[in-house]
Amino acid sequence: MARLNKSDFRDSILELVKSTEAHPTARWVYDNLREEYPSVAIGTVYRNLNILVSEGLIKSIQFDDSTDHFDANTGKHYHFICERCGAIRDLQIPFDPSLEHLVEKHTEYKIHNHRLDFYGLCEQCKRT
Amino acid sequence: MARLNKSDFRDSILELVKSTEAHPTARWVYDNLREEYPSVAIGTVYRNLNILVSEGLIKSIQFDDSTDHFDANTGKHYHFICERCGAIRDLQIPFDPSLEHLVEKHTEYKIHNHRLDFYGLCEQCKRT
DNA sequence: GTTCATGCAAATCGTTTGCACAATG
DNA sequence: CATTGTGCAAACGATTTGCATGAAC
Repeated sequence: MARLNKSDFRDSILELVKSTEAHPTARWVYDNLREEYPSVAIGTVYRNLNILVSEGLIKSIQFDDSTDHFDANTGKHYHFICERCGAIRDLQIPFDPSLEHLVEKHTEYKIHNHRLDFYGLCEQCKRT
Repeated sequence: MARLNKSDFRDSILELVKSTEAHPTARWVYDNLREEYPSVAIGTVYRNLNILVSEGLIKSIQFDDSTDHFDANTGKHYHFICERCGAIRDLQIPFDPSLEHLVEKHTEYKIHNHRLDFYGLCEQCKRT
């Protein structure tokens, strides 16, 4: 079996993650990658995803489904999760650092970051 | 071995979770419960924790460590997570429903809830 | 021939579940 | 005797890891 060129392979994974805003899981990447690389092993997908994370090219995010999700949008932003269909969407409302100042005013903590997730129904699901 | 009275056992778990604000894991509950009930199985702890969750007496929360945490504070509140020691603390800053209105103004989503976590260093860890 | 990423399978970790049994009523 | 919660161990799903192999240089 021909060895896969290192950068080709990892680049394909990066392209895949970049191609969607659906915050895919390793399994989704694996399933899609198999169309191009039928012999790929899921362990290899995990390894390369973790390398991309450690290189800062993608981010790993955990939601409430005990499955890692990956996001090529590495900037600070908030998320919406549909409680019915499970869709995870980026939100365009501005990241608000003043929330961190508020916490620092009320506590002794040094705040570096925060995360804000909204739960509800997406356009489709709220109609049914 | 004498059968454990249903409410005694489950109540002990509830008491344990109520006794701390540290957002304990099932394993922590298990380890502490064994002092009083040395023969308890961890599966039983999980079963009872899940029953307490479904009864609305405690909440299950996932953070970034792929382990379920339980919280007897069932009211809406925000969390702080220390990036160094892993401590999870409740925050006293008010829950702000206007954040949900902001999202509804900018999107087509129907928002039911939100979650806000702050990351940084706790009083102890920020000194070292 | 050394390096390095792969496929594969086994291992690991947290959690859930099937089952036989003992206690309750 | 029907019900219910338990201990135990097996099962499970997501992720990681050890190892032999084959490609690249």
